[in-house]
Amino acid sequence: MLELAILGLLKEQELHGYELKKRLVETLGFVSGVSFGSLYPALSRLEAAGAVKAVESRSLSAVPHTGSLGGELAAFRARKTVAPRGSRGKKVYGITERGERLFDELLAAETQSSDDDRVFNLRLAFARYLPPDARIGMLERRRAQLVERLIHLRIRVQAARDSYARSLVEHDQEAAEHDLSWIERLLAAERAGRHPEPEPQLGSPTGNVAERSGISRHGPTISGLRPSNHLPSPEEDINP
Amino acid sequence: MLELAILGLLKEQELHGYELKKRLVETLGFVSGVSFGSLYPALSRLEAAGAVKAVESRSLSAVPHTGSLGGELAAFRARKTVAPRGSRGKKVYGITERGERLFDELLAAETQSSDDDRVFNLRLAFARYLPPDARIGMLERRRAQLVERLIHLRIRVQAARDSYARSLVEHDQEAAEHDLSWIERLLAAERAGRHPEPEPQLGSPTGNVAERSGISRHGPTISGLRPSNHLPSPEEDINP
DNA sequence: ACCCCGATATATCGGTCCGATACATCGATC
DNA sequence: GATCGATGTATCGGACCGATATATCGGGGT
Repeated sequence: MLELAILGLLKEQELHGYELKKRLVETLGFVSGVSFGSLYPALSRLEAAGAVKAVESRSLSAVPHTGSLGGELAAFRARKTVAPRGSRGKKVYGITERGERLFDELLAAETQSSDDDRVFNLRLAFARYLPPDARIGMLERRRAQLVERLIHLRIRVQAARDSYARSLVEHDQEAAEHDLSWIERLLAAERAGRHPEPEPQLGSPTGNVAERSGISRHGPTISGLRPSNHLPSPEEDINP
Repeated sequence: MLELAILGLLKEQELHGYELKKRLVETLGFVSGVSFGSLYPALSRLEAAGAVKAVESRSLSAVPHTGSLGGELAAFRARKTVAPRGSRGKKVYGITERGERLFDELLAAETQSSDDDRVFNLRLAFARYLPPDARIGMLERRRAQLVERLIHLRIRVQAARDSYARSLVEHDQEAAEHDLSWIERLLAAERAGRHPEPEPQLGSPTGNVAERSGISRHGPTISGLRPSNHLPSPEEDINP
């Protein structure tokens, strides 16, 4: 799970551990940050597997996070301590060809894990790397998952003893219904061929888009499995 | 986390492992079930700490001799494997006085953990065991947490690259706003003294209550920290 | 000049939880 | 009467987390 996230970030640009952690929080959904106790071991695993490789680098100058490289020229400055620990200079990691393949593999895998929500969010964040049919498959799997959850919640609501438990289950139901209608909107958009290209859209150089990505409020379809499709309204502009 | 859930369930009735797992899914929120690989070790930990104690039981008929063995009669039947494993009879666990104290301690603790959502849901499910002021404290802590999450999401929406990431962040925002308004409804109810008693309400013997526990839809308040209270509208029926 | 502090940065340790697996009994169904 | 699925207890390796140790850097205060 962490591997997928790391590889996805390194796909776009070379990064060192500390920065990686920040991106995991900022650009991917990882609430409450990822622990170093899982990040560094994950990097070690990936390095051992040949999916990423490290390039010694210097802290100052270099890489103001444009695209591409920036590792080489920094290496000649860093001699300081011999080798093992500490020394100086951050370890900047880059993805390898092997890593790219591993990424595709992990992204396309149909896992049925415990924290499915996290994994789905992560996969969706990288959906641009998937072929359209795989995207639809992923969304349909998620949809089935949510339908199953709603069925489960229907049972749970029966067993709710006090009003706290009742309120909790009801809120979970509403959340699941909201999730479901969102997924169905995404599915409808996907099937209509309305999906973005990997690269930012041509026409606006900055590419900042503030419209609420095409779809608006809903009406939760609670009944079993009725694919509700809504027409998206063309976007309104929000950005000042 | 699991300890709290286990103790909370054992507080109401003695249970064995397998049944405990089912209850964790059915009555508490644990989606995708708890693994035995965490349940049994957790029970062992609790037993070692003296928080629960096991009573050997027989599935059919009754216990011949309460404590101790039961391995004897099984041993002559099942020469097969040597000894230690298997035997017969489920281990039924009950909570001890020490366990009750541990439960109160875990329930009242103000942890700031990774999976806060899970923990909060769990605590809310046991809120009836908390004194009113502790309940309000718990809800306020949760509220602050969600406000912080919304601020974070405000930043994340800026960094959203493609329309998938954008849709994801927007959906997370809506979910967080929905959560927040729910918490605020709970807080308002709590402060108004409108909270349930541990025992089911007198008046209806079966105690089934179909009303949606008093509060309904919302209007998400996005602005920083404005305590919004809304009047509930009576609700629609969903069950066919 | 000095020092201390917070941010940056890498790494490890113990513990919790998960997924897979193994083993064993029981009640049905065929 | 044999197989199959549900019930039931248990362990192992691996992933992740929280706390902690260590070190460097830039800046602010005195």
